Amino acid sequence: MPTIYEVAAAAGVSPATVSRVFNGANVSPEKAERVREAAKALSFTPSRTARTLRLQSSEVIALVIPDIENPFFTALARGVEDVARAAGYSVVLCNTDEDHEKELRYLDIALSATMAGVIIAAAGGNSDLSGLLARKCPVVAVDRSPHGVDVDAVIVDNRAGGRAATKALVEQGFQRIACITGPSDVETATQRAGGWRDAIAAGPGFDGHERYLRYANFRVDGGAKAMSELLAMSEPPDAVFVANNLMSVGALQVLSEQAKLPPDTGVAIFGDLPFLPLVPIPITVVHMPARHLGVTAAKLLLERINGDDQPARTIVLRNQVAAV
Amino acid sequence: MPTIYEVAAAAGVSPATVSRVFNGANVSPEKAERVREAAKALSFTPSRTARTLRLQSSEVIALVIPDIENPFFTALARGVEDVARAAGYSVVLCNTDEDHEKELRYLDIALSATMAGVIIAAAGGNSDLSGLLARKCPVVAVDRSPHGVDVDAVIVDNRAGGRAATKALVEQGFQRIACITGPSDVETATQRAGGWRDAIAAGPGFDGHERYLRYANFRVDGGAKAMSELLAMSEPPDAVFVANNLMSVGALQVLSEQAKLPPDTGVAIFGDLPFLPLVPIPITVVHMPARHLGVTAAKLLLERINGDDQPARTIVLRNQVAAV
DNA sequence: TACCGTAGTGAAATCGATTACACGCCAGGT
DNA sequence: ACCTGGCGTGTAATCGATTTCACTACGGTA
Repeated sequence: MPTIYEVAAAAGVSPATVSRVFNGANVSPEKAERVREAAKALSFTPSRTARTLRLQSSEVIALVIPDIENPFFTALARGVEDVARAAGYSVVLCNTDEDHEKELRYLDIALSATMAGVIIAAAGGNSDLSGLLARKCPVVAVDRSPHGVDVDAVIVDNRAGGRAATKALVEQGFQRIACITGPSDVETATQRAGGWRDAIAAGPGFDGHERYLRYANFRVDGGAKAMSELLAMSEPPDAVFVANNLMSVGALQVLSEQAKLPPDTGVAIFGDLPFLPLVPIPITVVHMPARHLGVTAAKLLLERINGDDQPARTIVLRNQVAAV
Repeated sequence: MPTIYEVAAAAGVSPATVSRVFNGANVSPEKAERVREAAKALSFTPSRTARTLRLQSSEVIALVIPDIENPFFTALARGVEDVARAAGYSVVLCNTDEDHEKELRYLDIALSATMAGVIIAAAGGNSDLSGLLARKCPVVAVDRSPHGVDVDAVIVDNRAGGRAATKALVEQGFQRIACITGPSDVETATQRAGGWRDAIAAGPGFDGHERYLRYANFRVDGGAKAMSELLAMSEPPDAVFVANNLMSVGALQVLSEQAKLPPDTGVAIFGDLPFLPLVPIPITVVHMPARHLGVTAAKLLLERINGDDQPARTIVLRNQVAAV
C-alpha cells in the first residue's frame, strides 16, 4: 500500500499538496498533474482508515436489520442503498438475527468505527441506542420504533393495517378469525394484533376470540406451527390474519396440506410475498411499502448527517390493502 | 468519545497500561481494576479506526454479492456470517447489483479500510481483483470463479447440475426442451446452459435446439420475459430448464397464466425456492447448497487470514437433484 | 515606492491506539 | 556484595491522511 508520502516524493511535492489534489483544494495545474501521474503509477488509494481517524467521520452508514433472509428487509435495504449511494455514502448491512447481543456488537462497531450514521430495525424489545445517542451519532429507526428513546422513525400504521385486514375477513362473513402474530416483545407484532382485536370488536362480534391469538417467531416455521395448533383446536378458526410475510408462507403450507386453502379458510396477511403469487389464491394482502421505508429512512438520516437538529420526527407510511 | 488518554488520566496510569489492560497483557491486578473502573465510568470504547490504522488490519470481512434480494445469496450470507462470527470476525454485506462499478467501489473500500479479507460472488464478466491481490488481501471467490485470477474458489458443478436437470426432462419423454439461462457473461449461466446442451446431445436428440436457448437476467422479470418468448414460438418447447431460482418464479408465473403448468409442460430448475413449495407442482429441482457454500468460503478465508499460503484451491460442492 | 491581499506551498501538529525500548525494582543465585 | 533475569510501567515513535499556520511571490492600489 503506497502512502501519500511516497506519492509526494515521487511527484516532488509535499504530502499536503497531494492531499489537496485529492480533495480539490487550490493547487497549480502543473503540480496537480504531476501528483496524479505519480498516484496512478503507484496505484495509490488513500487510506480510509487514516482519513476517518483524522476527520472523525466516514462516509459509511450501517443498516442493522433483524433478518436478512426476509425479503421485506432486503427490499428495505435496497431503498436505503439507492438513496445513500446517490449521496456518496456506502451502506453496510448488519444482520442481527433478532438477537440483542449481535445487535449490540454491531452498534458498537458502528460507533467505534465512527460511521456516518445508523439505520436500525431494532431486534425485539428495547434496543440500547444510548451509546450512539450520547455520542450524537445520527440514528433513524425503521419499521420498528425503539422503546423509550427519542429518535427519528419511519414506520407504517401497523394497527390500522391489522384492522383493515381483519375487517376484510369480517366482511367476507367469517366467524372465528384467528391471528398469528410475531414475538410479544416486538412492537409491530403487538400492534398488528391490536388491529385484529379492534376489527373484531367493531364487527358483529363474538366472544372468546383471544384464544385464537398466537405469538410466533416471524419466520416460516413459526407460522406453520401456529397454524397447526389453531387447526387442531376443538373449534378451529374459519379464517386467519397472519401478521407477517414469512409466517404466512408457513400458514399457507399447513392449510395446503390439510386441504383448507382459501376460499375454504379466509386468509389475510400483512406484508408481501414476492415469490408466491404464482397460483392465484384469494387472500387479502396488506402491502408493505418496504423499499419506501428504506428510502425515507435514508433521506432522514442524510438530513441528520448534514446537521439538521430539529426534534425527532416520526413518519408513518400508508400500506395498501388489496385482495389477490 | 473518550480516548485512551482520558481513561489513563482518570485511572492514574499511562495510556500504554490502559491498552495493555484491554489487550490482556501483563498488568498488576490493582491497576487493571482501576483502569476497568475508569473505562466503565467514562463508557470508553476503544476506537477501531485508530486500532486498524496502527495494526494495519481489522476483524471485519467483506462479503460482496450481486443481488441481495435473491434468497440464494442471503442464505449464503448466513453461512458466511455464522462461521465468521464464531471466529470473532464481523461481516459486512455489499450488494453490487451485478454492476461492475459498484463492485469496484466496494472492493476499493475493502482495501482502503484494510479489511481482514473478502468473499466475493463476482458480478458478471471479469472482476478486477488485482488491487486486492497485489496487496495480499485474502480473497475467496464463491459461486462464481472469476476469470483469469488465481484465487481460492468454492463453487458447484454447474455443468453437471444442468445436465442432470435436463436429463430428467429427457427421461420424462419431453421432445423440445428449452433453456432459460442467465447473462452470457456470467460463468454459472453459460455452464448450466452447457449442461443442458450435453444432456440433449446425449439423449435421443433433436436438431435445432439452440433456438430454444434464451439468455435472461437472473431475475424474476427476465425469466418471465424469456418464457413468454418461448411460448410465442411457432413450435413452442414442451419443457424448459430454468437456470436459476428467481427466473423460474417468472417462468412459472407465465406458465400459470397460460394454463401450461406442469405436468403439461416439463419444468426443471436450478436452485431453491424457499417460499414457493406451497402448492406442490411436479418439477425437478437441482438444489443449491447455498448456506454450505458460504460456510466453506468463510472457512477458507479464515485459513488465509491466519497465514495459510498454499496455492489456490477450488472446492466443488455437489448439488442434489430431486423431483418435487 | 510602500502596502495589501491572494494564491500556492510546505512544515508540523493532530486524530487514538499499539508497542519497542528503556528503566526501576526485586528475587534468587554465586 | 554483586550480578542476572524478569516483571511492571512509562515514554515516545508509529500508522497515513488532513489542516492550521507561516511564508513566499506576485499583482494591484494609493
